[in-house]
Amino acid sequence: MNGFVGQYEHQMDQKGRVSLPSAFRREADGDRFVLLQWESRYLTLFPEAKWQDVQQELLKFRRADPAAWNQVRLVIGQAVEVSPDKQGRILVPAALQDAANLSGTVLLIGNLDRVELWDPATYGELVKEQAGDFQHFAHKLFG
Amino acid sequence: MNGFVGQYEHQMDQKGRVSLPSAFRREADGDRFVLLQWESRYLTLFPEAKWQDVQQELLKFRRADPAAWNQVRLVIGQAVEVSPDKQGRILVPAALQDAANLSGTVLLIGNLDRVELWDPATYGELVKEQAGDFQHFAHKLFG
DNA sequence: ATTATTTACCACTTCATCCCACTTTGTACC
DNA sequence: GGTACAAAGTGGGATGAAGTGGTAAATAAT
Repeated sequence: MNGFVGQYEHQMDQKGRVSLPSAFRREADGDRFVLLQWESRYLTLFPEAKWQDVQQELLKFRRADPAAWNQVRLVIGQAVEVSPDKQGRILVPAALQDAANLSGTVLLIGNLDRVELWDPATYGELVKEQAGDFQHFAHKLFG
Repeated sequence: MNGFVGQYEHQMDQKGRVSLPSAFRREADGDRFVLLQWESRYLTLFPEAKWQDVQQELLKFRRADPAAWNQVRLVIGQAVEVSPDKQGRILVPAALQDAANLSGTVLLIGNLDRVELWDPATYGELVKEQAGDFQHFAHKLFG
């Protein structure tokens, strides 16, 4: 497991189908994923194995705090289990398309243990915001 | 077991039958469920395996505290065991329909280890109440 | 015995999933 | 360097499953 790395721009068709890059399909051991939105600007695609961990965290969170129930409901209610079809595409429900402002070209970004789906324009703005101050940590991380 | 995720709006007919979404039927290993109300605004549908755990908790609770007996009686007395029919529908008893204010359109929400049945309007109000402060926890949960 | 209630079965419609075909790009081999 | 082959991505069409409504049969109650 080298993790998901790299980014790809693929077309989403009218049905909401997006090709999962073949590199990502090879990286995942299974063909079952969970797609959801937990931050407002993009969607996250978890491979099954990682999802198990997240699920445990959610259950723990829910047990610890009654107020957490509604938050879990809202996120999980918008989640879907997806599997690539024979052509390697996953189906993004209309509700999630709207939520992350996806249409036409979609940016698929590998992020180690998960894949993220971004609107290219939204991601472009993010990159500009986040210039600099990474060099600070870089030597610790890569050195 | 990826858990129950996603939400669906289905019609309940005059007999009180509601289609269990096929995704939920696939997720549950068996076709036996327990339906009950333990919070006032919605019904909870436990798959058999999870119900076993809940049952153990109830027994423990009852043993620990004589006053608990009545509370257990009230909840369990309204509970029913249900199985989807050939078309995948479960039957919601009239008493539970009234208790959760269900009629016509029913919102079925996956909540990891269980499924919840909500009146769409009731759920809508709930959602509006829950603004923000989830981001706080989100990174712990999904990170 | 008759009626009412519930459970199981049957039929229909719609929409989503699956399948097939095409295009394009990258690669390998000549 | 050119050509051919294979893999990856894109688009549309058909079939089957999922959801919904109704009818018949069986069980229970009066």
